[in-house]
Amino acid sequence: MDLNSEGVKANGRRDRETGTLGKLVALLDLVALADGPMRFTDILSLSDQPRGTLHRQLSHLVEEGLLEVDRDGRYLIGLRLLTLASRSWARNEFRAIAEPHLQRLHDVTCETVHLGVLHGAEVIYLDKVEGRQSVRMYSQIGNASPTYCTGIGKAALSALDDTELATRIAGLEFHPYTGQTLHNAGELLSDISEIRRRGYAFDLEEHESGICCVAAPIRSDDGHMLAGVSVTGPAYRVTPQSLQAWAPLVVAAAQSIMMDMRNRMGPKR
Amino acid sequence: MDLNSEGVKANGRRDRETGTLGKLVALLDLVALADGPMRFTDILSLSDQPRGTLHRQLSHLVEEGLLEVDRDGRYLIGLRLLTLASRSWARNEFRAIAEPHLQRLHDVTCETVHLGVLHGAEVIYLDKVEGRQSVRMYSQIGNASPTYCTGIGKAALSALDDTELATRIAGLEFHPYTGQTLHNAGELLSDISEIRRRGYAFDLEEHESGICCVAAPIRSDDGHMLAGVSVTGPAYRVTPQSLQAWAPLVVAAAQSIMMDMRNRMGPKR
DNA sequence: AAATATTGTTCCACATAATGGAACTTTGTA
DNA sequence: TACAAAGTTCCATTATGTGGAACAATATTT
Repeated sequence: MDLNSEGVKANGRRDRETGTLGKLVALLDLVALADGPMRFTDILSLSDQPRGTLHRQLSHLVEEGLLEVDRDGRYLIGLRLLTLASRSWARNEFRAIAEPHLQRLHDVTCETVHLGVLHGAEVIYLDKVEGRQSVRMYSQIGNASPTYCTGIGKAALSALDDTELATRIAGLEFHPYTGQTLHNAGELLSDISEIRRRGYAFDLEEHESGICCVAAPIRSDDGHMLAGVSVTGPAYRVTPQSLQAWAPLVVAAAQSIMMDMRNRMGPKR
Repeated sequence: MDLNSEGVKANGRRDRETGTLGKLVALLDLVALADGPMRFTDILSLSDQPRGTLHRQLSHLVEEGLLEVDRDGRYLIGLRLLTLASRSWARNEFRAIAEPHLQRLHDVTCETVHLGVLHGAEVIYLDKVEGRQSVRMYSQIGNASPTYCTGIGKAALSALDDTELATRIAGLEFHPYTGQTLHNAGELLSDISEIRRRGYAFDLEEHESGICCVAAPIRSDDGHMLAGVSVTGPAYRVTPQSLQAWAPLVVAAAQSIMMDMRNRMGPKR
């Protein structure tokens, strides 16, 4: 999970030096990011491939199950990916180690608990434990969100040293998801210095209005992996005071996870 | 989701006519199916590629985020797949339509409810609604299981006509997961004829000992998609009698889902 | 209904990217 | 330290992907 080796530009966009594979994955991304099934021509206008080429590429992706074609001939992301991903998830050691801690945190707070890892300039949600009281929140597992507007993202960033922090947030574009979203690197940096001071981060409707959370950072001993835990709830139920009250619990959970990692992943190497 | 076009052999293994992509996906599969992170040499011995070639293929997969390298230099499935898969899942129309029905079925039975689709000779679990009482069952979403030993699988098969049924189960290998697993095509066919008669399927510890379920088939109007719903629970708590009692509810849920599909997906085409 | 435009599919000479053997570097082990 | 095993790089050869154009199948318009 060590990103930012070379080949990753400041804006997070990668150089595609991977020949055929790069082009095909770009297509997968294109279809995955679309709002719905795409027709051949839609894809044609967005990818800048010639018709013949695109046609063959799509056929290959379909043949491998990475894309599917619906009855109207439109393309959508295939279920094969779900199967591959489920194994990735099930075998993820970090997730497995964290799970009981998340569960415990949920038992105490009775609100949704998330686990996410820092991946370039994004947070990828690895797990969640959710209560029955809530209307099932749109599932977050696997979802990638910007660092600057999520509790886990900001918490994870706060655990970086200044130089790495600078490279990570260089070239970030600050999209205003809500009225509370931070606007620029300056605001982010000052929030982060406060997060460092107190040891935990808040997200007060900065990503999704009506949703707030408190999060704490997790870092592996070697510093290669950065992650975070959070407790999230709807603003009408969760006040800044209750977030404040949960903060020590979240920090404690993060620390227990780090301890467990040291014990179970440390010995190797 | 219409499989068994040409290119799929009886044993379920595909011809790889997809050149470079095929080889790379085969590698992904290889790593995904392994029990844990694999070293270069492990992969080398399983794939029959020359060292240089394999090395570049792996590098490309890593660069695209489909694989990752841990701190010991071992390869494992990358998180990028999780992100792609989460979109696939979130945008899946069938899943979205079924969701409220699964929720309702869970509210009545208080046991775990699953939704799965038939994909070749396997069932892929698309969704689940699970109670808080159970120790969190190993997450099934995205998991692919054989048809012949799962309630949903057998239910879905029962909705096929005889000729298609025959081609689907031709060449199946019957692995005895538990003492109750069906042993051969004959046993499967006779179970299926009973399922057709009564309209729902049982899985009495045939896949995992201690776990049983009752399932009903779902088929799209055009017959292109086959799926199923099930209610699952641990054998110590769920008796054959309770499964029997739930059967009408499961069948009703399956029918409501089909009605909803007709209303919401039908009009097109 | 015929004409036209749009969309989707196939083909093949050509260019590009993958191949695989060998040389080389690094890491682990006796 | 010496040796073996694992991992990485290089480059001439060859397989594979490319993209333009011609073709086929649908929509859309007149």
